[in-house]
Amino acid sequence: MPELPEVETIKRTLTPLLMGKKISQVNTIREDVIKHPQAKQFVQEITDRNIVNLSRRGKYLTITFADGNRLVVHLRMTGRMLYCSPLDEQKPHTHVIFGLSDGNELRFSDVRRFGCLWLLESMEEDCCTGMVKLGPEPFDEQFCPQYLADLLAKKKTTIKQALLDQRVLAGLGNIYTDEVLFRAAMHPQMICSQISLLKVQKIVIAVRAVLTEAIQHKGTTFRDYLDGMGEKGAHQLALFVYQREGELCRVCKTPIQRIKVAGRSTFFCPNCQK
DNA sequence: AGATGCACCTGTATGC
DNA sequence: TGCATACAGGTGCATC
Repeated sequence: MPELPEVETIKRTLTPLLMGKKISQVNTIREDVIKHPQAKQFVQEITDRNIVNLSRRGKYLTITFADGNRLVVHLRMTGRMLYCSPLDEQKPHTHVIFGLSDGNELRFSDVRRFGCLWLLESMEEDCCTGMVKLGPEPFDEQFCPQYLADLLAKKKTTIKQALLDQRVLAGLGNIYTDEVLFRAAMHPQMICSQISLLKVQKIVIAVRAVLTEAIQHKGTTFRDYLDGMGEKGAHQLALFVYQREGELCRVCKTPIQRIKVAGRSTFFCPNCQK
């Protein structure tokens, strides 16, 4: 579920609610979602720490404490980070509850349990989260046509696969990759090394445009995604291709097709995307 | 090094 | 209705 716009929205909704608050206690209902360190030490290191910052890198959410330690969260497909009252019903699949100094709670839940948490101590090198392997952020200057063109020139995979690769670019998942390729008017099975510089420029522009709009709409709620306050996103109403098989292209009225690319469902307009 | 397939989980939709 | 199967927004690992 959560790709860059969703994680960004969670960060934005949680930031005013968590900044300056202290974690007063941690209840690990399911310890196996904690990947590092061991659950007991995880709880010990977080309890009584003050939250000083929230940030996002790709699809990772990081909560930084005053002592420099960082809680890193990846929500994978169905994970949620919800700010709740202790009186709120504890939904099934709630795995970790962080008690806050304001009397409320931050709850990590995840139906499929692919999502996970790490705690990195202030001086500890990040060798376990996978964040170090991420490519540039889409809105960084580093993500420019020349960077992408050089990288794609060496690849023989499809463009869809390349854009899904977090080492190429951080933050795109299956929904936004399809939306980006529609906006760039490119067929998802186009081979990377055959893409012109002009087309690469279109991709860079499309990535930023699609993500900007999706963030403005507070993400896409197709099924499970909710922001930090439990609210759905609205971008599902603005999608051009994703999940629209058989429906008419918003631009040319051709029926949207669905194919498999790199093992993933892929939606595109056969007329607009050549 | 890079590509491919599968594993990790549970819920839901579909078809027989 | 009941059951089997396919599929779902993501990543990491073994294998070639």
